[in-house]
Amino acid sequence: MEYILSSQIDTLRICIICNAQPPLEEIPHRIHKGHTHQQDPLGAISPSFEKGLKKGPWTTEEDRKLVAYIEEHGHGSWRALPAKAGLQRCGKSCRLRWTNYLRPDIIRGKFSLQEEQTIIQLHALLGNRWSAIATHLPKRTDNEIKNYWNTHLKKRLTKMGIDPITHKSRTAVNTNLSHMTQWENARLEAEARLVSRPRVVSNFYQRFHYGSTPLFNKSSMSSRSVPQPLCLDVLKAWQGITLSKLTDLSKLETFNNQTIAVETSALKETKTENHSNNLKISDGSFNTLESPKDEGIQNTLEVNDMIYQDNYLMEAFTNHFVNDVSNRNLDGDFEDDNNYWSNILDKLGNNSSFSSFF
DNA sequence: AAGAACATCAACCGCTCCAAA
DNA sequence: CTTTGGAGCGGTTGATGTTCT
Repeated sequence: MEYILSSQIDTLRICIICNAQPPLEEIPHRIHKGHTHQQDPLGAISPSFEKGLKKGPWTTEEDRKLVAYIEEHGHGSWRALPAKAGLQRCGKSCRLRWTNYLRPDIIRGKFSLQEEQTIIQLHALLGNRWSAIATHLPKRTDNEIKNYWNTHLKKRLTKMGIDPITHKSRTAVNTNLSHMTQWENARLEAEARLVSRPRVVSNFYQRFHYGSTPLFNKSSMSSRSVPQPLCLDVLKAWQGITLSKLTDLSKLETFNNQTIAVETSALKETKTENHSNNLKISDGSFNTLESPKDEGIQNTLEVNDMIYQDNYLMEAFTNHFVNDVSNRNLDGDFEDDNNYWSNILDKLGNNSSFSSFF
């Protein structure tokens, strides 16, 4: 049984909403392949819930009730929802079921390489702040990202000899400081310098460290209905730099004792046709896997080498960024300079210490 | 063939945050 | 200012499928 696709989930949703009977094979009691039980094995009442509320997997009927109620009334108070919707569940369970599973604006199934790269980069930047990471993958839930990290990405990185916490190669000897220590030190240093300017400190800290913020990048606001936190701008800025710099390099390049493989377009075409060397394309746009077993091979080769080289450079970028910001005269800069980010990029591109990375 | 070990992911738990009273 | 309760977050659990021995 294959993974159930989002289209099948949509089918289920439609069936639920229309009170129609979905095809049995499409009832995703568990989205994961092979799970077939239709009855709730944990139907027993939990002793922790004095009111006799149910725990465990949701039934199709419960899903139908929840979706129907929210479609008609909105969720309102989650605590009050179960009684109104006729569910023997706590509000928390309803909220979780809706946000992680039934909500119409989420996609399920395999993560793309682009999504994986984004998760890894954001994790390097934000740590285990899954909800913050999820805001940059709008069709994925924090729970799904967290699970995917714990079950796939973390193990893969460990296999590659990269510490999934620090995002640093375990063999790296150029420093005793972990990635996060360096990052935190840089941030604290920046904050210390700014401590005499409470307003700016507050803005900087909220916008760059926490990612959720009362202030947003105005240039992004002009083109989107939903304002984006600035940490995403950092990521985008970084991706913009790396994409422009790494598109057509043809040989192995070294950086701080780490070696990366960068493929030419011609080489990519060759490898597309010939899988015998087990190397896959690094552009993240497609998947040439022929069997699940190939995935591990793919996932431990150049794709992630590239991602991690990317991350390593991003670390330098973020550290540089913090120092840059902390050295600026910040009064009004964040709020008034619409070209702030493009200026940063221009500046970094011309900065000798940073341009040497390329 | 059997069962132990591992992988996956939905769901739960406990905690924190924050707004309202 | 303090208390309270709702919402959300991150860590963890446990049921089930898959792979290994």
